[in-house]
Amino acid sequence: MNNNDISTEQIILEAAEAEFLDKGFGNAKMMAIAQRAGVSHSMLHYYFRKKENLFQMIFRQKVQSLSQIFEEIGRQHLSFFDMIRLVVECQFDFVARNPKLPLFVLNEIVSKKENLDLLLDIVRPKLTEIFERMEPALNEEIAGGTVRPVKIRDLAMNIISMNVSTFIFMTSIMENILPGADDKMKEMYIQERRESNVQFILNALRPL
Amino acid sequence: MNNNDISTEQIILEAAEAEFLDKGFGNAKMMAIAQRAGVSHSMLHYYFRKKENLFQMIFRQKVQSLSQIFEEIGRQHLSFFDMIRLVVECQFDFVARNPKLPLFVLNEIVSKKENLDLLLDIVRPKLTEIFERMEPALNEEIAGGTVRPVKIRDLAMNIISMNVSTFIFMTSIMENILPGADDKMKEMYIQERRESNVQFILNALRPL
DNA sequence: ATTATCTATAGATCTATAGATAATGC
DNA sequence: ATTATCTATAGATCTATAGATAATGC
Repeated sequence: MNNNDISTEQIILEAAEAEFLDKGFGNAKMMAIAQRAGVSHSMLHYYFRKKENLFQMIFRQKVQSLSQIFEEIGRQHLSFFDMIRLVVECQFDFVARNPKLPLFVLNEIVSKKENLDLLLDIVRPKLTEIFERMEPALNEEIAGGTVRPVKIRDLAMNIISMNVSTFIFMTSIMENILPGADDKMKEMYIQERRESNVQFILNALRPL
Repeated sequence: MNNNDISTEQIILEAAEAEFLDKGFGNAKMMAIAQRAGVSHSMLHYYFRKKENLFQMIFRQKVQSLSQIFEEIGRQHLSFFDMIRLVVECQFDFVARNPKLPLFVLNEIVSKKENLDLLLDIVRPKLTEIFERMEPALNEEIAGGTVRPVKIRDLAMNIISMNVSTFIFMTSIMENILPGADDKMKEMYIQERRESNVQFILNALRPL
């Protein structure tokens, strides 16, 4: 009953993850999580005491997984343009693997300040590191006339915007863009969209 | 007591709008709406019977106000590049005036298929009209070598993405981008961001 | 003896309605 | 006589806990 212990706790966490990502904190129900996990709802309180605690575990875990892509990007050493391409692609692929994550995180940081603070605590150091490396590289390209003058903050925001939106909108609108498409066609569209984003960003950076 | 009637109904609608935009359908509470409106909660049922009905009125109204900007854009007759600028700026200004609207609408269409259907019914005809006018113009520019080959769908999605994200992110992150900024500084940043979006889009369209 | 699980239920909250009361129009 | 408003409350749902029961480890 000791190893079974870990398993139940894990099953609950997975059920909670699914429920919270689908519904958000406020609309997620403890009973629904229990049902997804196939255990009595009192089990959730046995392991996690409060809904809040269960949520914190999921939210922190998701924010951490999000921060890992920045770490991954930070490790590479590439030319400026290859770096931009890598940033766009890495981010795009992450959102493709976690399509519900952006809207979930967004809603929770908007609705509760503590969640935003947690996110900033975890993400900011890694983001700062990338900025500190990319900003001089960007300014060098601008000085050399190979990149149009842009602020790195605007650039970062545009990259995130385009990649995230692809999936936020797509979830609801895919059936409308590609009516009756099967999974292979959807996958093809996603790949097209990925390269389109890369090209769009790179082109927007070209000097006049 | 006949004109007072209309007024109370209106006050409730305004309170409901604020509550729904802040919290979304599921997290909005009838009691909270009543409190915002300064009336007994039974008044909400007297005028609107169910929470669902009250929500529908607000949601439909918001989607309609959203669809109006497309109508507005559709009325203009301009050159291709001026049209792009107009689309970006109109959209940006609309979101600036209604900063909570995008996330609200997004959440409701994701969580309930009927809401998406309503949105599509109202927005699609107007969007189609713009597409039908813009697509030939775009293809002409591409054929003439004045615009890089892009699909109009990708372009539209990128414009929406960048404008919407500006405000979705900004609501939560402004304090972080401009720590301790007053309203005038925030307004300046928003205007900067507006022109930055226009330039980014136009530049991304330039031919190789 | 401890750990894991379930059933039952308390207590809070939320939507919706019933029924009383006051205010207006005929 | 109708319309607008309030109070009280039914009925549903949700979180959290208490207490019983079964299963494991010593």
